[in-house]
Amino acid sequence: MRIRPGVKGTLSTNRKRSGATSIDVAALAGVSQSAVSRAFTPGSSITKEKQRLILEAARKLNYVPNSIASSLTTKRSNTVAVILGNLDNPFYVHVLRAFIDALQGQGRQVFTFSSQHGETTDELINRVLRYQVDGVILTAAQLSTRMANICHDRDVPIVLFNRYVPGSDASVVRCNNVEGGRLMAEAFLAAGAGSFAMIKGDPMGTTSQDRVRGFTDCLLDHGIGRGDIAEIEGASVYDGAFHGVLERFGPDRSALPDAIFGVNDIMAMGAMDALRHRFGLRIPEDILVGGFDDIPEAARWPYRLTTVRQPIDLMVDATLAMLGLDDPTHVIEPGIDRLIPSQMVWRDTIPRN
Amino acid sequence: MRIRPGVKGTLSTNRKRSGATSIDVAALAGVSQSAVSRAFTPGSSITKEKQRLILEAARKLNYVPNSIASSLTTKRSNTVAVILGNLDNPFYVHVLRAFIDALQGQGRQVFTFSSQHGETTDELINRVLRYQVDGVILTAAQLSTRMANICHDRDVPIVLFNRYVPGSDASVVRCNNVEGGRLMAEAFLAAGAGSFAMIKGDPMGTTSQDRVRGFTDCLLDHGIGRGDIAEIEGASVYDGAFHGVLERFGPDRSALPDAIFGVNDIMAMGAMDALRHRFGLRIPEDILVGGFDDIPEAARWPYRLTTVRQPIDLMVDATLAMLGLDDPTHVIEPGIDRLIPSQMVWRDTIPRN
DNA sequence: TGAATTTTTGAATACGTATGCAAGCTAGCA
DNA sequence: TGCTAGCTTGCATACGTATTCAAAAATTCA
Repeated sequence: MRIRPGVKGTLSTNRKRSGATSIDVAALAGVSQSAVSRAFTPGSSITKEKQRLILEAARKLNYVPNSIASSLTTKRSNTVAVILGNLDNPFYVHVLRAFIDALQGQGRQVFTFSSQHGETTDELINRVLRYQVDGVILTAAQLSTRMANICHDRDVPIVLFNRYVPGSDASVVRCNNVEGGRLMAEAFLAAGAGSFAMIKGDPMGTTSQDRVRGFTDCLLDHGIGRGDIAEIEGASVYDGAFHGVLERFGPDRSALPDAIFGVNDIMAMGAMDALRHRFGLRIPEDILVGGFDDIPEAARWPYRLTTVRQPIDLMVDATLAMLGLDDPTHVIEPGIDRLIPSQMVWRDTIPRN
Repeated sequence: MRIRPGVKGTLSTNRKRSGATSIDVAALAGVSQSAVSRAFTPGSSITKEKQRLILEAARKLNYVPNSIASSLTTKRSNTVAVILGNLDNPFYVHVLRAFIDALQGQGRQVFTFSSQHGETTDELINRVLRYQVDGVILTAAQLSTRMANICHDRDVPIVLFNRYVPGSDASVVRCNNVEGGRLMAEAFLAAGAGSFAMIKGDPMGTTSQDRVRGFTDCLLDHGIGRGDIAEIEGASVYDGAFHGVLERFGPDRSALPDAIFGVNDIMAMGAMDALRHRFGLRIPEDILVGGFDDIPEAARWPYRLTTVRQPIDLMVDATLAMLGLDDPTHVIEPGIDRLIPSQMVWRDTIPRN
C-alpha cells in the first residue's frame, strides 16, 4: 500500500474515496504507470501479455481508472448534459430514456439538468459548463437563445431538441410540427367537423406554436372561419387541459366544437377525461379529439387516441449524429435544422372514412 | 490570450473546449492563480475588493471554473449517481425528479444511470465508480447486493431506495410496504370482499414481495383461505397487469374475485382498464381495485384509484440525509433501515363505509 | 546474419485547480 | 511607538492520468 500524504491530517480528509491508483497497479505489476494507462486504453500500444499482467494486478487492487483525472488531460469527459423542462409531460420521459440508453451505449454518461425554480439561464449554463460536458442537448424551451450562443462560443456542441430559436444559428432537430398540425386538421375535416378548439401548450414553446399554426392555417385554407377555431391555454400539462376545457365550455355547453386538438397527447387525454366525465360526452360520437406525440400512454384504454407521431428514435439518432461526439474533426454546422416527418396514427377518437 | 501548446498539433486537438483558465484570469487581474481560486471558493480568505476585481476579469474572459480539475484535488465531484431501473413505472419518474430537484438545490449534479440491456453488475458499478461520484442512490432491484458491497468497500456512500438486501448491512430508505399491504387488505375486508387477486411486480423486488406479504398475511389473519387469494404476474408494468388479468380471468369470468390489489398504481390502472373495457365491469360496483404508490396519474379520471401513498418527499429527504454528503465527518452507519410509514388514500375504487 | 523498420516501453511532463506554508500586511493594544 | 495576533497573499506542490519523446526491443527483409 502506497503511503498517502494527508492520512495523518484532519479526520475529515481521511476517507479514501478513490482506491488504488494507476501507480499502485504499476508497482504491483512491475511496470510503469504509462503501461497501466495503456492497458486500459483500447487500441493502445501494449503487448497482450503485459496487459494481462496489469489487468490482473488491477483486479487484485480493485483498481478503477479515475475518469476525472483522465478527463483533465484528454479534455473529454465522456459526459453529455440533457437539460429537461417538463417531466410532467410523459413524452419527455420517453425522450430522456432514449437519450440515456443511446448515450450509455456509446460509453457516455448523462448529466441530467432541470431548470430550477428561480434559477437564471446564466446560473444553469454555468453549472453545465463547469462540468466540461462534451455536448448539450436542450429540451427546455425557455433557455434556448442564450444557452445556444454561449455553448457555441465555447465550442461545446449543443443541439436543440424539438425547439428552435428564430434568427439564431443554433442546430436543431425537430419533428415537423407544422405539417403535423395540418395532418390533424385534415383528419378532423375528413371526419366532417366544422368547428374546432385547440388546447395550446407552453406559449413560449415553438413546438406548440408550430402545431397550432399548421392546424390553423390548414383550417383557414379550407374555408373555416377564425370564429370557429377556439383557443384554450393548457400549459402543456394534463391538469391545464382538463381545467381549461371545463372553464371554457362548462358554462355554455352549446359552445362546444365538433373537434378538439390537444397540442400534445397528455393534454388531449386531460381534455378527454373532462369531456367524458364532467360533460358526459362520448368520443368520437359526440365530439372528436386528436393529440400529438404518440406516447405509449395514449394508445391505451380508455383513450386509444388518434394522434400524430413524433418518431422519438429517429429524432434521438439525428440529435446524436448532429452532436458528432465520435468524430474529433466534426465541426457542428451552424444553422442546420433537421426536420423529421411526422405521421398520422389512427385510433378511436376520430372516425376514419 | 495565453499561448497554448498543442495548437500547432493535429487538427483534432484544436478545439478549445475549455476557455480561459484561472491562470488567464489571474494574469488579467494582476493577481496570483491562488487568488482566483479563492475568489470562487465561498468562505475563502480574500478581500472583498480583490474578489471584485477577479470576478470582473473572469467575466471579461468568460471564465468558468473547471470542476474536473477542482475535483481532482478536492476528491469531491459534487456529483451523485442515481441508478434507475424501470422508468415505465411513473412512480420512479417522480422519484427521479424529486432527487434531481433536491440535489441541484444543494449544488450537486445528477448522473443518471440506467442498467443497460446485457450489462453486468460489474460493468455498471465500474461505470459509476470511474466518475468518482460522491454518492449513489440505487433504485434498481437486481443489482443491490454486489453494488452495495463494492461501494461500501470504497467508502462511497450508497443508499438503497425502497429496496433492501436481506442479510446485508446496506443502508436503506423505504416505505413500510408490509404495513401498506395490510392497509389495503383491511380496506378490502371492510368493504365486504371475500375473494381476492394480487397483481405482483418484479419477482426479485423486495417492494413487491413485501406488499404481497403484508396483504396476504392480513387476509389469512382474518380467516381468508389461501384458495381465495389469486396471484398474477404483472412485471411492474401496465401492460403486464392488463394482459395478466385478461389471461387469468378471460376464459372463465366466474373466477373473478371480489377485489384486485395492484401492487403498484400503474398495474392497478392496467387492471382497471382490462376489467372495464374488456370485461365490461364497473368499479367499484362489480369489483374493487386498490393500488400502491399514489402517483398523480392515479388520482385522475377515469381511475380515481384508492391506493396507499408512498410519501416521496419524506423518502427523498431521508435518503439524502443518510447519504450525508454535507458532513465530511459523516460516516454512513451500516445496516440502517429507515422505514417511512405508508398511508391510505381513499378515492373511488373501494367504497368506504 | 545484419541492417532497416516497426513496435513496445518508461521517463518526464502537462492538464487546471486547491491548499499548506511562510512571508507580508493590517489592525489592535498597551 | 512597538509588539502581537490575525488576515491576505503568492509560491510551490499535489491530485491521477494521458501522451510525447527517445531509447530499447522485437520483427521484417534482403
